[in-house]
Amino acid sequence: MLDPDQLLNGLNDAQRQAVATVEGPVLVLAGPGSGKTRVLTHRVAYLIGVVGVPAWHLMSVTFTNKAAKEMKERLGGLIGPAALDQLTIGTFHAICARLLRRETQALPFDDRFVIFDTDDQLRAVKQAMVDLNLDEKTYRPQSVLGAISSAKNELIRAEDFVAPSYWHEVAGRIYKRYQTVLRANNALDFDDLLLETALLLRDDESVARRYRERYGFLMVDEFQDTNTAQYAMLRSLSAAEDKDAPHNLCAVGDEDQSIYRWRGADYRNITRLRKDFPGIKVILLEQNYRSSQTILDAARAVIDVNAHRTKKALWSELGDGDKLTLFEAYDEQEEAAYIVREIQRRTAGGGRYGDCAIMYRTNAQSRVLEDAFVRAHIPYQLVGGTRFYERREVRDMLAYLRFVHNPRDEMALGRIINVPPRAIGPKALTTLAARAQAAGQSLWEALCSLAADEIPDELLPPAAHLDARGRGALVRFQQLMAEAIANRDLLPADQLLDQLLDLSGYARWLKDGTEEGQDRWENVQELRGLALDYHHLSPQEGLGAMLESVALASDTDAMGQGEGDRVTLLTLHSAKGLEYPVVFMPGLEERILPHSRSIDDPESLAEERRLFYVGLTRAMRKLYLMHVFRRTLYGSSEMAEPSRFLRDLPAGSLEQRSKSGVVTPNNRSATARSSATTWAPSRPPQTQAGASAAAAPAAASNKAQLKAGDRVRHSHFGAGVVVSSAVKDGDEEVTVAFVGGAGVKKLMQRFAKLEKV
DNA sequence: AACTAGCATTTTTTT
DNA sequence: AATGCTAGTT
Repeated sequence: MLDPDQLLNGLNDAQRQAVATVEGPVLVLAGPGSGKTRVLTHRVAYLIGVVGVPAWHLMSVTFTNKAAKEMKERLGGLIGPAALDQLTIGTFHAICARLLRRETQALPFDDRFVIFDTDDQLRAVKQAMVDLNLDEKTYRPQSVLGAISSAKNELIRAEDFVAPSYWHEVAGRIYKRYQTVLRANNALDFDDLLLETALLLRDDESVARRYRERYGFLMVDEFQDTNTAQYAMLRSLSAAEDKDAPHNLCAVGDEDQSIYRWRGADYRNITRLRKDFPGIKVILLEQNYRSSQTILDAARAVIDVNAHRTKKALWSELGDGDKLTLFEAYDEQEEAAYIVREIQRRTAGGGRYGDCAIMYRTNAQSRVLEDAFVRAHIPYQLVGGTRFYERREVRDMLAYLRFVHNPRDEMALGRIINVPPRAIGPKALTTLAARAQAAGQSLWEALCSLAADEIPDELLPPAAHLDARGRGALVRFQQLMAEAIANRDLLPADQLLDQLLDLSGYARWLKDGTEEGQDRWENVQELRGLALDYHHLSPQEGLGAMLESVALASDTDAMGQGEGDRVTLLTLHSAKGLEYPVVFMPGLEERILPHSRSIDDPESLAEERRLFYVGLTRAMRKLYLMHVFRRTLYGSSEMAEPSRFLRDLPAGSLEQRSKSGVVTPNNRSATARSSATTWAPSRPPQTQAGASAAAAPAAASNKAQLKAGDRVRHSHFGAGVVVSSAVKDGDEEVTVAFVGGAGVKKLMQRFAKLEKV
């Protein structure tokens, strides 16, 4: 038993209430940095240690493995390992997968089902479209998959799919066929895990009752990110309809941080929850333990523009702190250079690299930054980007393992049958499919009977006839896989992988002497290292366990915080839940944040605003907001307009910088001062009138002011020599070779502020 | 069947 | 700019 006072000590009133209100439903609206993880862990500890609820009655659901892991770690210290073992903590998908494997007797798949990732899903859609004889141009598999996925998230099965348009009618047909493909492969996709669980709990009262009785206490983190299926599942588990049931559901969330609408999340589930549980106790966590008041005020001003939400008044005891710095750079290189300079300045003054994070909208933005960091010898860590499990070689080897584990997995088969190239092309594949069809076999069975020479060609339709070459290639493949399958219960996963790498010729194929081949080989070895974690299990269980955990894992959690003192580069999406003393947000421009794809839909725009809000509230002490005058996007350089969100920042919280120093209200132009909003570009006054900067004065003298050989100075790059200059559309474009590390740069004289020396 | 050149596309990310 | 896919060539 724990001492309640000790447990609740150090929590504020609202937090304490959230922890100790254990009867009836609770909704905790937790602003950023308000200690929600703390509340969740302490609540679990309170239930177990103070109220005396057996640990196996508790379920705590998260969205990411990382969050689940963090919760386990923090709980370990509070309740001890024994209780921790009995708790159900995990992601929605992991919990659903486990539940479904236990309940397969009433379901159209067996407990060895595999989980299809996005790549497999796409293959399955394509397969379905081939079956239905549909053209991939008119119906893009990606879009069809999107439609299927949204339907599943809305709990709509293929047979219930209602088509509002002809396109959807076709999509509905593909959906049905797609499910057939999935079932034939004994596979579920990510969305199925949720849908099947939600529908099972909704429609099978006896199963639902069993789980309701077991899980008397539910806790959900990031509730604003739930979709309809997840919501339905929680609703069933907490018996919303049953007035006499205790429904001890505790949902923690923040509608202002809902940034996953595009994958089915619906923050209105928060409103729905309040309606479904009329007596729900709503607790607001408004005290922020992370950021300075200045940062919170700025964030609040930005988010308060969004309508239909519970306004929260975030406050902090950490004082006002520094103002936000708004910086306009000429282009993304200069933007990066500014970040480099600021980081160098801060570290020279005793700051740590690890205190700084750069948060951007799109992964593509990281490139320039990485470049600049490498040149400046600043250590950094990139989160996300091309992920480990998405690498071709890793997927290929996983497909080999998956196929060995479950020879019915034809998506895996499709992936590996001709990788490395072994003369099995589309022709041989269709013939094989025809043979399977004719004999009523799976592809693998057809391969086996081909190898055993069981069915003479004469008994099969002509489309299933094989020539000697095709037959030879297919039989060789069958033999190699048969050998691996024979060993699957004898060898642990890592040795099985070694064997496959060797037998399949994949190892030899990779090691082609190129640097890329070496890279890929190392990734395969890393995968092999992962397999070592399953040595304590029998080969059979080990392989299954490894494949499941890989299917449900991502590597953001594996990457961890990274070693050493480094700057972190990450997208705004992956920044959720994290905090850094110093945060840089580059690229605050129209078409980037808000993203061009979101600009004409108010709902998407509101979500972009929330994304900006998430970024702002990651910062503890210092925020740098930056935008450029000209940005290269998709290969072409265009004028960039500052993000509309910048206009909503309160005047008093900002400090503007130009390359030459701080811009105070006094030396700012009159137009900027008199405007209702506080944004004012730091470029020269004559261009402030509008984006039509090409009409600006420098064009007046239609000849270049600098010529080759002139010595110049640039505020960032230092001294240099003009290589060439020309007037283009009224802008003087100067190519300068800088002395030192900066190299040769093309600059617009007027904005780069080159000084002649 | 394997290789290659030209063409279109371009968010965010977890599971 | 870079990537991935299709269609055409070897």
